[in-house]
Amino acid sequence: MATQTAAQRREGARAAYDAYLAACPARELLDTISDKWVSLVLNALSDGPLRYSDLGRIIAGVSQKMLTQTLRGMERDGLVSRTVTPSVPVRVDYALTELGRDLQPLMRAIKAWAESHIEQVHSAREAYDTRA
Amino acid sequence: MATQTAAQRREGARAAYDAYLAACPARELLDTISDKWVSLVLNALSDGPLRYSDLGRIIAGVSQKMLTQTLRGMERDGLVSRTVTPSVPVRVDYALTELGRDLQPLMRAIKAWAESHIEQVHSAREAYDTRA
DNA sequence: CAGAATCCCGGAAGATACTG
DNA sequence: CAGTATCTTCCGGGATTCTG
Repeated sequence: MATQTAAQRREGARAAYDAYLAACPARELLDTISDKWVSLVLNALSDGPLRYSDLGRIIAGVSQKMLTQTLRGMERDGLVSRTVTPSVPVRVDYALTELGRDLQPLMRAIKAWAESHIEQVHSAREAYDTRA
Repeated sequence: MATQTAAQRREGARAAYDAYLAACPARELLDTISDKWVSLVLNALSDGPLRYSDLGRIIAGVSQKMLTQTLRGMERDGLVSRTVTPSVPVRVDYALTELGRDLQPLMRAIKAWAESHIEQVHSAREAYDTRA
């Protein structure tokens, strides 16, 4: 009998690949910026700092949980800064860091590509869906 | 009593926002290229056409289901072409379309940004994790 | 060889309620 | 005001099995 089943071999390959991918910078970046809330926060803060509640209002559909979770993650990655003003009631401001601002040209490039090619994608989809 | 609860209002806002986002080209693009398997297929095909089984071997950890599903989606979006050669057994080749090749410079830009800034992200994380 | 169909599980995200 | 804590639901993705 085989020392390994096909499933076992694939499992091992998958584990190795996952490890490889986790260490891939491009993957890390894509995982970050493709997050719906991350990109929205990035955009909301592009005009200047905002308070927690302002962000919640501007990004209309977000739940408190996701907003907090998103901001924590972005703070951890060094994309935003969090400033607490210990007044009563408390006031917390969020702002883009230099790294966060560095990211903006790339986001604009992505947006530009999307806008200039979206028509091709849409017509390709239509062709695909109507054929057959 | 209020005509709407807070939850109902948020629900409406979320629905409207989702609709808005679904129509956002940048979001569509990000949702596409941030897919793990999409980016791997894009990369695998950059050197030329490959057969289904070759893709499965090169992208070591992928399951048949995900490979097929990914390729179908990319074909629908006009990123790859699918060519069936009705021999026995069947042979199917996948290749990048012009649109798919157009995407490569952007992918390289993302990769470049990631590689030149990943250190900052990692040290930011370390600082965040080690501080209290 | 290149898929299609089916079952199933873990984890992500929302709703709700509570707090310093 | 700015969160935290908990519960629950939903579905993306893997394993498995079958076929033209």
